[in-house]
Amino acid sequence: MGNSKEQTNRTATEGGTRERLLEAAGEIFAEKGFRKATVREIVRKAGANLNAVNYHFGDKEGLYRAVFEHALHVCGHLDPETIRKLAGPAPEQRLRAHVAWHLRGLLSEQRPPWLARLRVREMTEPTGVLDLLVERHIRPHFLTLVGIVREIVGDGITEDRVRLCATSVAAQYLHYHHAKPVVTRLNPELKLDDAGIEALADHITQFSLAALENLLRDEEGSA
Amino acid sequence: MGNSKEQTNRTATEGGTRERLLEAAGEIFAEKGFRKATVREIVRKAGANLNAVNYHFGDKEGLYRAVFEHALHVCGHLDPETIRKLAGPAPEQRLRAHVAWHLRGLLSEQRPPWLARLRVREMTEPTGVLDLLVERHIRPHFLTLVGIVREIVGDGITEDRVRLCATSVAAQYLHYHHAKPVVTRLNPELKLDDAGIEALADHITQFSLAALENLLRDEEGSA
DNA sequence: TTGCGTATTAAACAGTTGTATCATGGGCTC
DNA sequence: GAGCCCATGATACAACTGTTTAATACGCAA
Repeated sequence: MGNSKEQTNRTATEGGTRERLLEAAGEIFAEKGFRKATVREIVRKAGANLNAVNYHFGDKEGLYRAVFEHALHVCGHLDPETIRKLAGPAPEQRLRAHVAWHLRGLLSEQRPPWLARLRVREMTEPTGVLDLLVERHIRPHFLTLVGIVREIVGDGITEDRVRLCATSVAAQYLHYHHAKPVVTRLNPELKLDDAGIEALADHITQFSLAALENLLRDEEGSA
Repeated sequence: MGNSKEQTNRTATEGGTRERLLEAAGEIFAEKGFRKATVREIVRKAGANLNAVNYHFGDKEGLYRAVFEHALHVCGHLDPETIRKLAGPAPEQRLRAHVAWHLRGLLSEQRPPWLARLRVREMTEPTGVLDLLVERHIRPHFLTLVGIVREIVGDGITEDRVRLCATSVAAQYLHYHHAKPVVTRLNPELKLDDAGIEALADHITQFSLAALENLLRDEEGSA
């Protein structure tokens, strides 16, 4: 191994290897999950020694937790374009922006942020970080969605029902990541490149909008 | 390598270790997935020897494959009530029957059939059995759903779009299993007992119906 | 220089995994 | 009974896991 990376520990806590470990671990954890990912593979990818994980993070779980905190600071925020759209007046456009942003984070291959994939990994296989993740990220995003849904359906529906509707919306874009191997088999025409992702966001938005608007009518009709 | 697979036990000793292994492995595989489940835990639950897995199924993966084939014969079929409703004339009722059947299989705790849970496990973590599973089970169910959706939306929508709509419907009930820990945190009022499952099926059906009917209107309007 | 603290390396450790090996038992035909 | 086949049992084994320990290189102050 050609080493010769260093030198210069600019700070006592942030060396080169520590950062590289976080990056490498993020990718591998996102791809394989906590259990399947091995420390040896992570340190190999990071070009570090086997002991580096235990030295810098105590143990494997400490690294896992640190990866989340690191990722939340680096790429957990919305892009300016999405922020602008989410702040707009039309709830339809806000719904589209919300759906598209999540879908991109889950399916876009080119970008580095494995945070989204780590997040859904934690959803299906909780490891203890889930509580922190729910409170600091998932719930805020969910409440944003709930607000959008509420604005679309109006005041004639209970809060519980609005949350169920928001869950139905989120379920759709999450599904394309959760069950990706099956979805691509059942929908062979699907192309999940950038254009395909936007088209999918269109579908999910239209489908959900249609549901929410019609639900409103039903409520008005039956009220 | 003695390939003593399926043809051996023809006698009434069918209730032997082979059967018990399939049952125990089904539960454990469904709960923990292929990788996390250990052979030792399976044989302990089955009351069999450690070697039993290798003897009867060659290796762990052979057991896994056999569990699927076994489960498909035992509990892969619809119950009579669901069959009756699915054969009915009203597509709304058929949609409700489809959604409720899948939801029950995924969330009902009392029943034995871990087939549904095994199925979604394979969706999120394919292990090679997925192809067989898709062709023999998932796709048929999906095509049933596609048929129902087509009947609701009419002929003014492309087949690709109909499949996307069916995917949106399926995504909803699958989500309650995939992301169960998160869903229950975000919707604390949810009770996933039998009554709660039926209520959930009502919501998903109404949401999807509203979407499909409104989509039809949009198609007519823009046509 | 010497000493000290920190980061990296290499090797070893203890635990668990799936699988293979060898021996045992039990029913069957001869 | 003897011989044989099939199912089971107890144990061994090699590979892999996360973690620990001991040794080394480097920077810097006294």
